[in-house]
Amino acid sequence: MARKISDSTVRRLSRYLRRLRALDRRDQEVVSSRGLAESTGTTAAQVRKDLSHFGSFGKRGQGYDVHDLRVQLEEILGLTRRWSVAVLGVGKIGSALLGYGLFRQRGFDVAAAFDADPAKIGLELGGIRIQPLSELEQTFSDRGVSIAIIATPVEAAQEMATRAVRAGASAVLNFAPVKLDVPPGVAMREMDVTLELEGLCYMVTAAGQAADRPPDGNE
Amino acid sequence: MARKISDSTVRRLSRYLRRLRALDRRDQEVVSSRGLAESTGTTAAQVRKDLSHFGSFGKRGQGYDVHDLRVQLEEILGLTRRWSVAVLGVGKIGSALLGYGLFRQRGFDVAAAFDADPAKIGLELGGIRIQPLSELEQTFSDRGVSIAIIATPVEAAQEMATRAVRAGASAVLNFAPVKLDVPPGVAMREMDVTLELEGLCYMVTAAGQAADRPPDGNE
DNA sequence: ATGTTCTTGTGATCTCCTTCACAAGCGAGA
DNA sequence: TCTCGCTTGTGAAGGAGATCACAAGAACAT
Repeated sequence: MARKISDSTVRRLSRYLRRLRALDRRDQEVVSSRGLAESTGTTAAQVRKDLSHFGSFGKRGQGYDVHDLRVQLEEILGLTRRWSVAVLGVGKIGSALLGYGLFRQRGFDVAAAFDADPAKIGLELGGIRIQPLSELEQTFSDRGVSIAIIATPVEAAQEMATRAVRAGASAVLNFAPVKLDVPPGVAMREMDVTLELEGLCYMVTAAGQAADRPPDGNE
Repeated sequence: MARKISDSTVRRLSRYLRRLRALDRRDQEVVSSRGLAESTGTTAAQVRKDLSHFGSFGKRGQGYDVHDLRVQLEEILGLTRRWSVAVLGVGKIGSALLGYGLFRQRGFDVAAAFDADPAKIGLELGGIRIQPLSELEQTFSDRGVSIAIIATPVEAAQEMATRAVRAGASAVLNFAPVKLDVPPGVAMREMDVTLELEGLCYMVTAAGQAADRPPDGNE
């Protein structure tokens, strides 16, 4: 059906879904492309174009059935199955993730957590027992882990990612501030707070400099 | 100098900087556009094009002076000053951020933390005393907070953002899974783990479905 | 000096995403 | 049944960012 869907489209689909879930919970029955657009920060045409890649889900003159579209999007994004997630590295970020209850609710099962520090092994966080790295391969295969979350220090990140993939993970979410290499076919996303903060700094700084220019700014 | 720099360019600049800092620490003196590209996941031409928006920093035939380019990028991104950051909402994510030592090192001072829960007021995390929301305005102005990190539940996020901006914040980093409205001129970025995970799910699912098709897949 | 080799900086091109604009379609009301 | 108002789905146009390709320049060896 869909040839090649761009990353930006996928990101927006996720936002639509997030919004639809909220609307569904509130029992709103119908939403227009404009309504969805406004509450997700895009345009009505964009919403319709995004959805059109996958089929036609609305009623002309009416809009979209909230619950129906929600289910469709969950289907499209591959969220009708549950996903087993493992957290690699239980430092500040790792612990926060283990305690984050919203995952389970959204179809993600935190199936395991690993750390290199012997002092942490055996501790329980958010109902998950921290395991030694030596058990990684076995656990990944036993519990069908398909998503690895890298939350180790920079130095260990690449090795952990490689090992996770070899152990069966088909997706990696990287919190370590390095570029990780994964084999083709393995999905990969990065999250880095510092990167986002720096982006904000640029925007603030650039905006300020623009304002400094003479108001009759030539060109 | 620079007219309008795209978000993707700014993101890449940040990645280049991240890499340059690592190289600088290792006392590598020179790096080529290709070297930078490979370690940040882009192409040599892209690196040169990105930098060319701001000036010409390299030596033909040689490459870029690592330390020099690092300083230039820090200048461009607005990182030569220190930035005061406040964390709004000290739950799982908020606490992790407070404990995250790398901020200070990178020019970000976590100047304050706020929470609505009376039980948390007065506690200290990572050397920061948690304050009641009533002190928000005064503290923002006293400490010159310019970046607000929203780490509250969804329901409180918009109100906190609005209040932070009114109190003087010129940038908002939002961890709550909602779209936030801020006045024009205020910088805004969003981080949502669930969104990234869903993106990964789509990629894995879509890749799988592509593989399911007959290998002689027509068109 | 001169030639060789390497890498930058950048106009031109290309590709992909977004925006536009409108026909098609649905429901309600007369 | 026909008309009117509204919103979708989509081909076409437009724009922005990525890629290409090459001249310009820097060092080094001869």
